[in-house]
Amino acid sequence: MTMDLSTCSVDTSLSLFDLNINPLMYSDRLNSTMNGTETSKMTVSETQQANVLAAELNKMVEENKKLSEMLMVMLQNYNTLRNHMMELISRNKNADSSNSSKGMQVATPPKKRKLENDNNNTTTTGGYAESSSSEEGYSKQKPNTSIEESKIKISTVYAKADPSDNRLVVKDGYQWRKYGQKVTRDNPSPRAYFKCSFAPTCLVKKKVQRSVEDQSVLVATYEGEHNHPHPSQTDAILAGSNVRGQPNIGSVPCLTSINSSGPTITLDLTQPGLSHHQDIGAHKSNSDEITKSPVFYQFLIEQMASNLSKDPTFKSALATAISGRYFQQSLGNTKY
DNA sequence: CGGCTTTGACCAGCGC
DNA sequence: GCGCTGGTCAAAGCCG
Repeated sequence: MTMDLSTCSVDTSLSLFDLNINPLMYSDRLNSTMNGTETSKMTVSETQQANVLAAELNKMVEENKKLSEMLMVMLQNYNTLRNHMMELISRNKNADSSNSSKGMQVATPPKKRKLENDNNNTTTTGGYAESSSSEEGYSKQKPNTSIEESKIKISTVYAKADPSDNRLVVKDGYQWRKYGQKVTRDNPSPRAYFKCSFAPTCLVKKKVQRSVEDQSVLVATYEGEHNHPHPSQTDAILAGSNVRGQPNIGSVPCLTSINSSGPTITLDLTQPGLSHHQDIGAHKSNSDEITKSPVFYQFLIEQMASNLSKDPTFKSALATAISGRYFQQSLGNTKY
């Protein structure tokens, strides 16, 4: 929780230098074209073409500006959510400390065998939350467990669900097979038990139960670590790309859309996958570390590339730029 | 027909 | 040892 996304130097600006295009080259050519220094060599159609190029260049600059603005808005939203999350965490900590200091155990019955959903490292992300209990947290539950067992990763995910929807389903992109359901003592709503069915060797389990406080919130507890890539990644690999439907790289939930004002990248913090940090990396327990991870950067880059590649204006601009580059080279060759 | 869900039965851990 | 509880198994049913 030490790193702010806003401090991340993710430069999303599409520099023409990055495209190996020298803007001066264009401006020089355009200026000389306008000044008529090359008019003797250029036909009317070439002048029109230059105008089109200039217009497209301006369009690209505008879209670049829009993208930067959208990113800024996204960062602002993220900061707002993060502040809200920190507030909730501090509230929880205060509540826990006050309860423990007073010796209150109203919500936790003394007979409880296992300390489930130990909300120690709980984080919330705008109506969506996760927690991750560390290895020692799990070893507390089973003091005599082996070292191997004590390394089982436990993470808890809170997902907003439709109260009218009785299914205990938390969509995280993985394939789960339900193998049991049980009504527990401390919660009137049943708890569903799931096993990862994507890979037979994957021993990851998931427990889903409605929150006692808020029935509209599903609490999913993940045990273990997937030993296979995310199904969507596999799909993308099999398909050769990630272009079908809404691209979902890894499990980082991201809805992408291209509207009239340009491509929009929307980090959907309400989707389960983001909090399921097992997917994102080495079990980071908060979104700060997620954003710190190289996977996140890779995801951002791939999303941008994906959106840009879908944008016809970008394609045409890129094609124009490349052809312009060749044109420039061919001019240089003819000069020497 | 294969995969998934449902659900009652069974097992193991824990406290008394 | 007994009862309580959480977790798992497996047969039956459902569904595309």
